[in-house]
Amino acid sequence: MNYSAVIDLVLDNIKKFVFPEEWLNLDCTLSKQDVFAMLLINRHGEIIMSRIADYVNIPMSTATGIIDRLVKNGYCVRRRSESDRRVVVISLTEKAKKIISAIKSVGNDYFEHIMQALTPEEQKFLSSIILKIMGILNNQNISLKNKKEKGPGMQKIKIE
Amino acid sequence: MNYSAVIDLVLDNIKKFVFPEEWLNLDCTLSKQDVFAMLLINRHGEIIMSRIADYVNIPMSTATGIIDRLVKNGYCVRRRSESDRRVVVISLTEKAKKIISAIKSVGNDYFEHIMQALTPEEQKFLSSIILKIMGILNNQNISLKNKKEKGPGMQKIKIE
DNA sequence: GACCAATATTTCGAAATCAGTATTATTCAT
DNA sequence: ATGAATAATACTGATTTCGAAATATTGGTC
Repeated sequence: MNYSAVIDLVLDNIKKFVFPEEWLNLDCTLSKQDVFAMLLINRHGEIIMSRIADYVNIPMSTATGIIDRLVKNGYCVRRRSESDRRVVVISLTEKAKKIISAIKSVGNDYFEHIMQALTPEEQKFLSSIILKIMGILNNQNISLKNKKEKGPGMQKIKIE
Repeated sequence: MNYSAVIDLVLDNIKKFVFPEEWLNLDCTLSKQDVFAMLLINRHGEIIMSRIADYVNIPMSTATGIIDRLVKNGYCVRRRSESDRRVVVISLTEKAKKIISAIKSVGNDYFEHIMQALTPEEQKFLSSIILKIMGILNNQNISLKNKKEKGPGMQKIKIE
């Protein structure tokens, strides 16, 4: 299997991939961005604005907008850090945690559905392959290109 | 490996996943949506508006906007189908084909980079696992949820 | 053929989203 | 104290998105 074949497969089946996410958003007024941000917050328990912007690779101002919306709709709360009062710490409300939990549950159903169809041997390989790929992406800093690494929390400000 | 672990892995490494796409867009004025639409058109050679909207799961009016942009920038052309003059057929220009080719080339580099790190056995398993998963997503119409399927998906439209 | 429902797409606002710049508040080093 | 650096928000104009209405075409029916 070559790369082209993979791309074609993905393109042909894109709807199947996207569907779960689509379905989840029907109930509530959450966009994909919102859901992703909530997953990120959930993953870290608490997280600061800069880190959100950094993870998702968006400007701080956009991150502010996303969190604004989530706060307005009661999905998360802002809190000033006590050690550094410039820092704003974001955390999820119970309401959001319930939704995340539901989302993960549906995702888990899909996951199980797929895993069950694989043989134990395939399951074992898949696990190790995924871990290996993650490792590659993490450690070997893609030698193909030099990514313009902007430091964590760096904000583009013209200095004259 | 359970679902939660996979989600966490993805969240922790999301930037690595997104990065290649980011890099590709630096050269030109193409958004992700644009690139995806072009890949879709490229995959089908020619494709009609409805199908684009359907694949990406966006309203037709949005699809119109995307194609407007692509046409304006010389990446694709509109053409009325002669068999059904309501239908608009989209195809790529040479300029777009060159870009798609470049994008695929970079993607292929990444792909090779990862594949090389896998053992032949792992490579073999990965291929079959991917195919199997695609098959599952395709055939077994997710029994988990009743997707509010508008219309039985495919609609036969003769093009010319 | 005339009429009408269905289909494919575009047009048209209104709302959202975004990225860049400026601003505010705070910290840190000297 | 002072100023540079940092974290976040406010503001702004430009772009994107999307639902509803409009346009054009087809196919069926009388």
